[in-house]
Amino acid sequence: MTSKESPPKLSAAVEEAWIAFLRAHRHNMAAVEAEFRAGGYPPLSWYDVLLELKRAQTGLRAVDLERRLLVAQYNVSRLLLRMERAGLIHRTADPADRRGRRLHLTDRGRQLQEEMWPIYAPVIQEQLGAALSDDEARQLTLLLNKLHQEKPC
Amino acid sequence: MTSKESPPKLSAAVEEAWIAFLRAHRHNMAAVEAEFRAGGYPPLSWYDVLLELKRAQTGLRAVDLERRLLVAQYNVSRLLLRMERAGLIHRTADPADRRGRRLHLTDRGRQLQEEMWPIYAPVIQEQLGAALSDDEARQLTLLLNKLHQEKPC
DNA sequence: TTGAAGTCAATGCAGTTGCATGTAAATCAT
DNA sequence: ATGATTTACATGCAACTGCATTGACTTCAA
Repeated sequence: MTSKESPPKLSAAVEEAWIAFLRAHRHNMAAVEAEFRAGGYPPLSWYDVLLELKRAQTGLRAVDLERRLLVAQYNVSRLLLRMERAGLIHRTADPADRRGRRLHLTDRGRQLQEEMWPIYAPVIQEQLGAALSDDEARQLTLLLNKLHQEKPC
Repeated sequence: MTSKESPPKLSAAVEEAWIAFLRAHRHNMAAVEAEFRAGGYPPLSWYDVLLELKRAQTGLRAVDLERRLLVAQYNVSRLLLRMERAGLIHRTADPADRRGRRLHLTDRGRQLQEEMWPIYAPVIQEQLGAALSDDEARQLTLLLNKLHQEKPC
């Protein structure tokens, strides 16, 4: 999938953007995870699942989460196991495809999502909203979304 | 450090930028790590250390890495342990501060960095360089760098 | 149909990260 | 100079991730 990797040949602008990107991400994630931990809440990965399940009324499958969250299959599998053990989700047999199971939020899961959002949102605001105008945020979205568009062959 | 987290109140633009940011990062990191693994090389975190040590001729301390790489102290500590075991770095007593040790690249460490860059650079180019013009890359850098500036109190 | 190929999910094992805490040395306040 | 605080680093333990493989089921082709 990757080209032949011989001459590095990166423009300084690209390299700097890459560095800025990595640093910004680490900084932001540290802030988010710290807030969740400080409040005694589980990590962001759990929240992501809770939110996806909440949004999709229809019972999602693990493979749907995998694609939406860009998380590896085995990590989804085990994350769901832990969340089921914690009473946040439950899984029901899928009549249409007996390989997989449908995922559902429990009341406790739904409640947790609702508790975590008021922790999460202010961090987003602090980290991103406070630093950028809405216009800049839109610019950022546009630039970032260019990064994973399908390229023409 | 965080405000009082009561009303979420995020603009749609900010929320979308946040999502785009997280997705772009997962996408990019998956590509980078996949390339390193495919070549039989260690993960990006190892490369980061190798590069920092190469750039800083003077023996860095673990705490310097912690700050430059935004990695937690205990992770730096254990990453260095693993890299030392792998023969990539060595640590010498610091005459000026006997709590810590100075870090140095071994020949093997330096060689590994030089081998990994030709894997890494093309991924950066693919993920970021191919999608953005230099001008856009500079815009992105500016926007991202706003995210972790010290804010005026 | 039916057997090959593909898809959905789980798991053993090793590597890595997070949390809490510990130890030693430096620094600071008095 | 000396006890309290801070700084640098390490580590036990639990949680999480990555890799490779497996099992179960579905789909596709002939």
